[in-house]
Amino acid sequence: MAREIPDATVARLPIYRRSLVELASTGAEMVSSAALADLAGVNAAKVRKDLSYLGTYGVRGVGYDVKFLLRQIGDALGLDIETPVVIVGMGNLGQALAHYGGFSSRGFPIVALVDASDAKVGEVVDGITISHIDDLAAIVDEHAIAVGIIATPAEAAQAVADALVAAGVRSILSFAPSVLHVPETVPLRKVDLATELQILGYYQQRESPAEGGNTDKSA
Amino acid sequence: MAREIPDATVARLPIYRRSLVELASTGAEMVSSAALADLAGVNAAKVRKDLSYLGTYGVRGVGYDVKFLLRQIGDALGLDIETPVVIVGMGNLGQALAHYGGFSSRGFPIVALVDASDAKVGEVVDGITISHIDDLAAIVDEHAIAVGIIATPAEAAQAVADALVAAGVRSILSFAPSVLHVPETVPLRKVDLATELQILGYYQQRESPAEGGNTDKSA
DNA sequence: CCCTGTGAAGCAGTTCACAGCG
DNA sequence: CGCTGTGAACTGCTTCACAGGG
Repeated sequence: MAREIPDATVARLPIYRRSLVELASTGAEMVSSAALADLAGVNAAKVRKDLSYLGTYGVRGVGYDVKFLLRQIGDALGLDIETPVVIVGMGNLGQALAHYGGFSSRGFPIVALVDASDAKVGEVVDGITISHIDDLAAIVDEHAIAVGIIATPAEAAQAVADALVAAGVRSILSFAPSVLHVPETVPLRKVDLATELQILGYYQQRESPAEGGNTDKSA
Repeated sequence: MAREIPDATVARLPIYRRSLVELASTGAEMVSSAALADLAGVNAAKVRKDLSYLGTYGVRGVGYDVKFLLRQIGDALGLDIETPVVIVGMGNLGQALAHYGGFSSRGFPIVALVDASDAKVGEVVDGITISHIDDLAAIVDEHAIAVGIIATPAEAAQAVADALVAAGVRSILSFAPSVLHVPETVPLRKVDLATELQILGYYQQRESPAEGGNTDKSA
């Protein structure tokens, strides 16, 4: 199944995908690397190099078939099948994430919500009843959940990560401002909101000449 | 004022800072690169190299003074002064961000909330009354707002970014799933939640042998 | 003649390994 | 003797530039 794709390229595939979805909705059938680069906010050479890791799908002198390319990227990202998600931590952020439609619409339906507080268990958010964290293993099993989102305070995050791994979740997205240790086999990504602002602070302060670092690479 | 710090290092400074705050609260006075590396989840050589960009602050044979280092990192990130923030877009995500305490506590108080919908204007969230986006320039001016957070749908994001720049905001953090164009002088960082999940999808699907890419670099 | 695909050059970031100072 | 600071090697990503196919 295809070859090894560099991390930096993988991180850009979702952006190409988004651009292609947009293009497809305008009725475009073919797209050149230059046009796609423009939409995705990168340069054309990068687009060609990135796409070349997927395979030789372009047509010289013409460009890429939009629909075909969409399918190829979707396959590479494993979007051909739905990936059920559980959110752990139903504070402000967890609730917002539960309401956020962007996940389900992109193949990551939220099928369970979990919290450690008895006060929250039983409450219904966006049509889903909040369960207790102690039942995590059963819930993950029942819904065949593959991804866990951690939206707890920093102190609880490691224990939650351990519980998610033990329950059989295959990858984790954490919003907790802390370093997490998970087995090598479990892909982990972190988003720390306060950190993002602090990074901006650096560039702002020195009347920055360019984009603030590398969100490009990770989103 | 100090020399040029590489992007990758800047992105890690907030993590070192977090680790140092933790250490300080335990009463530790000195810390070695190895110990700090452990807390921050990186290796010791990286810590030393990173800190060397700030200056020669370590003591050979001993380590780094925790409090002093904290101050140096804070200075580099411009955290010596408070940086007022406005959130644009009061949907689920915007509301959650408004409630999230992690910003204010780290020097980025949220001083204004803005939305385009008349239905939302006037509503009070977390003690702040939502204003209309048309008043953005006046609000930014009045509160000396330096950072704008975009939490609108993708379609509105570019217009909002333009308005923020025009209003005099100095840097932008966007949660909208779209490519934004801003002047080179305005640092911009992007966080796209759905993109993060899609990246995980790739690694998960191939029984990944390591962390899913580079959130490390950006958070 | 246009646009892809890709070797090769260039650059940035990481890691190594050790000299040097306390 | 321990731990920092840093040249130097290395690795991986980006950009260039052009050969080659439609």
